[in-house]
Amino acid sequence: MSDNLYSNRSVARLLRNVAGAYMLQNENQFKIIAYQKAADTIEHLNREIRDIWQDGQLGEIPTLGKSITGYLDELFRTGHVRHFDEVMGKIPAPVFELTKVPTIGPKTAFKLINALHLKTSTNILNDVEQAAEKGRIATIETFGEKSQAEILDAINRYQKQSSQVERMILPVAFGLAADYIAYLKQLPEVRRADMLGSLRRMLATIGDIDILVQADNKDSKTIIDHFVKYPKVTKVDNAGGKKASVIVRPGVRVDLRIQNKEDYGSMLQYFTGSKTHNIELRTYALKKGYSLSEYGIKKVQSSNDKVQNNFQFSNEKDFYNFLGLQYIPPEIREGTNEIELARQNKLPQLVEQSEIKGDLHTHSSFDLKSSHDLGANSFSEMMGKAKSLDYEYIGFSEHNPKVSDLTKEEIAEILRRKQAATEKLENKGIHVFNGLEVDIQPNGELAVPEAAVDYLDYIIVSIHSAFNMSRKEQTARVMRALSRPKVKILGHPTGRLLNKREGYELDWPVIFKECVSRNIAIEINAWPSRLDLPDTLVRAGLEYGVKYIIDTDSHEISEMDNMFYGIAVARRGWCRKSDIMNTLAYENFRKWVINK
DNA sequence: GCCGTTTTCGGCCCGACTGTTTTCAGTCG
Repeated sequence: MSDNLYSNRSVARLLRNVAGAYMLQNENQFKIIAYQKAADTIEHLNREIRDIWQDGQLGEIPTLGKSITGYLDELFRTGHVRHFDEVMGKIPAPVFELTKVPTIGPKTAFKLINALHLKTSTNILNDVEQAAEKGRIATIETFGEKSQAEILDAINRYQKQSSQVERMILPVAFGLAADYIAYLKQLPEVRRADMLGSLRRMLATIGDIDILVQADNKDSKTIIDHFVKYPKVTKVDNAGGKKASVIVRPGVRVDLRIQNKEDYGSMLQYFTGSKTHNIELRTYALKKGYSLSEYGIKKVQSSNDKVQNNFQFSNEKDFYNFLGLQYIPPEIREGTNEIELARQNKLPQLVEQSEIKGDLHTHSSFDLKSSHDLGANSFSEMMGKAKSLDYEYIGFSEHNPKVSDLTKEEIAEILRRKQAATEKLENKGIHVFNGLEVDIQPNGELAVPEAAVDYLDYIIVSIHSAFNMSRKEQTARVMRALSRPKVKILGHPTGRLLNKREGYELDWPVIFKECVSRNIAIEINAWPSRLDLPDTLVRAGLEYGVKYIIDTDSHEISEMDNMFYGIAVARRGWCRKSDIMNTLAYENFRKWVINK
């Protein structure tokens, strides 16, 4: 997460501060909303806003009109926006610091700062915290004991959180939510339960967990009572008649909503989001004369906002169809162009896990004296697992032998032995490919001598060192590696580690074109903390005709189940079956791997 | 301040929950 002045997050924050300042000056509320919308858009962009500005494409972003575009131009050119400085200058600066705390908005912050005389505070969180501890907040008009306690709690949570700042990686959040849902389903009153929000859309990282339960209205209280008694709950934040919110170990917020069968589809659609998708969907619906909410669709009567005829939807498919749209899978509800394509009946049929026929990036325990870690299981154990997954083939791709410790002849000999060992494995109910994951050295050479390449069916090339080279150097490095014989897969292409390391930079159009012309597949690596190539780049590559292969990078047989998360990335990247090499049946797949 | 397949003017998504209220404001999603 870059926190520099021009990051999407920082720019979004700046616009939100302007909106807050306007709010306190009683500006036109729609002007305020316009700034908030612009902030939302920028926060959810797939590219850096500054890059878009550099390419002269700011004007193409919806919700950024003439004014805001002009201000951002000034920001990127000079580092300041005089108009923003003026607007925000009328408000005490600590207000903007305090509104970083969730549940404290501009008005609450402003009231607190005025009443406590903290307009010039340089450590506002501390000062407000102390005031709360002394009971001074409860005495302020419109505040009370409860809001005082809530403010104190919110500040504490924020401070704890901002020292961690991490979002959960998808598999962690998914597992946590699945466990919670299993617990909820112990109650017979729970007819059905679904994950919502970014989790249902399968984003690589997740903030909060949202769950929707289907039940009769009369059972809501029973379910909420059960929900808040989940053993991992450390705090109940609120529990109303239809929704509740708790914190579970280790500090994750889980929100529950309950809906009856008749409106379940509407609610599911609404809270799956994304927010951008929903805003665009509502705009689209309004043009057709309909108003959307989590309780269904209403016909808007003429222009005076009189509504009637509430249409209810028990499932999402009917909801979308009612609006004249194809059903839109959750993974692509990101407000790009899915609504327009759904209207034209042109959405792609996204790849599904059942269509996967093999896994080509797996690490067995065969000892190659390798540079990195070995796998934990034997060839036959991994073949057994592959068969249980209904695969037709599996590829073993251990790390290359350690170059610094071995002679070229020794390396060739090790690979010759591995080839001999894997050849014996054919006709055991599953086809085997004999591969290797080879380091791309900083100069672009492969860490395996040419004489040894003959013993391999295919090579995955990956970067495991020197992550900080410039984009130009890194691109040249990868291009060189792609030109080598038997290279069929570019492994975990950005090298990112979620929450730990940003990926290195490559000139993607150049890499995409090269892979297409060389018939090399780009990997979608399903390793939980990689999920690499990222979904937005996956979609970008499709424009160039890139073919992908979804691999698990497993070092242990249970990890082969992570294919599920690789599929999620591919679907978020709009991949069809035909875009994914390892959906090919064995004969065709073999032709692609072996015949370079 | 943004936006346009009824519009370049006149609209702009909608509802739940909480706390401090005696009918509502603030925040969130």
